[in-house]
Amino acid sequence: MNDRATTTLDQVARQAGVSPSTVSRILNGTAKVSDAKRARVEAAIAALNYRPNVMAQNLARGRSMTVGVVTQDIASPFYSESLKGIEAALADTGYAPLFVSGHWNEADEIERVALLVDRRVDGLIVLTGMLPDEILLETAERVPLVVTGRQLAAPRVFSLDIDHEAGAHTATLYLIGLGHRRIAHLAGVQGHPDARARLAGYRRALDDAGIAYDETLVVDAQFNEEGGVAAIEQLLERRTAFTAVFAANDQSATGARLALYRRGIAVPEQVSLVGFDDLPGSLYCTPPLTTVRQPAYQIGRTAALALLEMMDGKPAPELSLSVELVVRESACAYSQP
Amino acid sequence: MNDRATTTLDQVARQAGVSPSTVSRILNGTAKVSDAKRARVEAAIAALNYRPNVMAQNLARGRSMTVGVVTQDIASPFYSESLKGIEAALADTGYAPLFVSGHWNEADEIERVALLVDRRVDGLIVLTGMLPDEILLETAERVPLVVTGRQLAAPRVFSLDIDHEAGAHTATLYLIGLGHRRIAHLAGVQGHPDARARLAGYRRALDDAGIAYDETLVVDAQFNEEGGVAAIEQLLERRTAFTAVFAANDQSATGARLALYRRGIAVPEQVSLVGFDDLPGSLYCTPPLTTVRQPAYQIGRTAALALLEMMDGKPAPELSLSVELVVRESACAYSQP
DNA sequence: CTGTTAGCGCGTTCAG
DNA sequence: CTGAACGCGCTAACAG
Repeated sequence: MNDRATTTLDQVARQAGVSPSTVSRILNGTAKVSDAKRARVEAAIAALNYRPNVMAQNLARGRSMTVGVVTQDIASPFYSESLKGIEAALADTGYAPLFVSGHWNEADEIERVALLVDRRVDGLIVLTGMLPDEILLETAERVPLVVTGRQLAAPRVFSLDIDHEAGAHTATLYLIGLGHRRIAHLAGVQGHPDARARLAGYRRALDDAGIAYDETLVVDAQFNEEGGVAAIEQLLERRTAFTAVFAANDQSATGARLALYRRGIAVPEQVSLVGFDDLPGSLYCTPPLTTVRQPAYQIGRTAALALLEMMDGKPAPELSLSVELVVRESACAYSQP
Repeated sequence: MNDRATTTLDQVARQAGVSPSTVSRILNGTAKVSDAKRARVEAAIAALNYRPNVMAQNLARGRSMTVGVVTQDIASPFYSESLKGIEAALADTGYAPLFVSGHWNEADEIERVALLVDRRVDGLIVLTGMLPDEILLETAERVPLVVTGRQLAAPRVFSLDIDHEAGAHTATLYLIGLGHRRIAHLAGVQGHPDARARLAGYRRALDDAGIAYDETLVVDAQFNEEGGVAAIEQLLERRTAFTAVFAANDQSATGARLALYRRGIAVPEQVSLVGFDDLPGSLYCTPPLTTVRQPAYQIGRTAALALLEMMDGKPAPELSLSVELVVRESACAYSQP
């Protein structure tokens, strides 16, 4: 069946003339072993090129040494950064991440979570997504859980969210400070919690500045480049004047930038543009995009670190990450035409 | 220790009043079972909300139902697409991918591969990377292997490469056809096989057109945005005239585009730009980037499909993927200044 | 310090 | 068609 030579712990024990438990002990440092036997065992291990079977260890220990991570799209420029942070935090801990994608689809996510639970992951990280809180709470009964992008208060849960409203408020206020009064907003997907929060921040900034909210300046947009293109086209068709655009995320900002380019509208000379997220690529847009930085890598790293604590039986730690405006070149002072 | 209720197969058997093997049988469809017992077992499964312990199944079956995937950077826009293809091909096959990053570092990769082998992955996919062929061949003795970005002829190995030389040749010829004669080349990383092949394609195109190779037009560049910026600056310092740039990958092309923007050099009016890869974002550059499309998603998908075949005991399939030039807006006909 | 004895939870003969 | 017995490879008491 399996033609690949695979040495077992028993074989090592036999070769070294000791019992299997002794081998196990020196492998895990579980107990003191005489130097003589230790040497013999180590020699045997080397000679046989023995490597423990992790699956068997897992079964015996009742732990899989894996943590499940449900992201929405493994190729998303934003979430990938978080995955990277998770990967880094888990490196050399013995835990391996199991990444699965939920595709912003509740049914998919439920299935993936089940898959991970069946594989007996020792912990779970859910990056945003569409799962209802109840399912998450239910899942937390079976395994330590970390969720991002939402607040969830429960015993074995650590939730990690940033203040999208404040970020949007800052961005909009920045544009206002630059002299803009007609600020369009690409509002993301209807009903998405992040979108809702960012819109709220936008509105509050307008309020603060005594600028009336004009709904013809606000348009929904998918959270991707295509959505940005479509949104700008829609805005242009409406023939509402605007001198700045605040996009609910960098990908739609990038799409917006292209749509403006296509119409021969210069950024930032004619229209200022601000995004949200600060994707790695946003620094290399032309012009480099001014945006609200969301620490995606840190989010992932922090999530993983918190999960490690929880898997260790410790309580979920406290902390908060903040967003900040990164001023680059896609927005400038409004100048009378 | 473990406070989470976990039902076992034995409990289901007891509850249904049958033997564990019967439960196992109906779980795996291994043999015919009387409808009466089947119904009882299914009821018990539902009542107890039983889910098989995958770790235990794996140990018993001798298969982990996982495939290892070593990528270089989990957040790389190029490789992420391949991961996505792998994920899609593996969906609903029962196999779960285990993604690890090698960071373009031989030592890291060796360690990661060992980690995957220890976890008893049933198959392995290595996306490019720095591993010497010997190590790969050695690994292939233990597990079915698929490698991309290189040619490796061996029994249990499937290698999948695209013709970088041809792609670069096509791109360069395209620029020549547009009337360009002074075509700079951002040559990627010294010694990288892809970089070498792409440079060769560039040179062959020049030869074909009877244009002398001018080494002052060629400059090394990291395969990222920063590398593109640096390369353009270096080129500009050399004060060699050029009317077009062929970058060895899209990320460096994007960096180049920004560097040109900074110097007030218009793309494509003053300098034409062509990249390589066709990253998802390249469609949304301003201007949209003309580039050589490398089917990253397909590569991943094909790799996974081939691996599935091999894990099934079938021989490695044959096939080849091709590159194609995607003409967009970053390059145009050369016009006398 | 060390060997022996039991499992971990399930798949798979092997007899019935 | 079904159950009993054994084994996957390793860890974890339990005696010595």
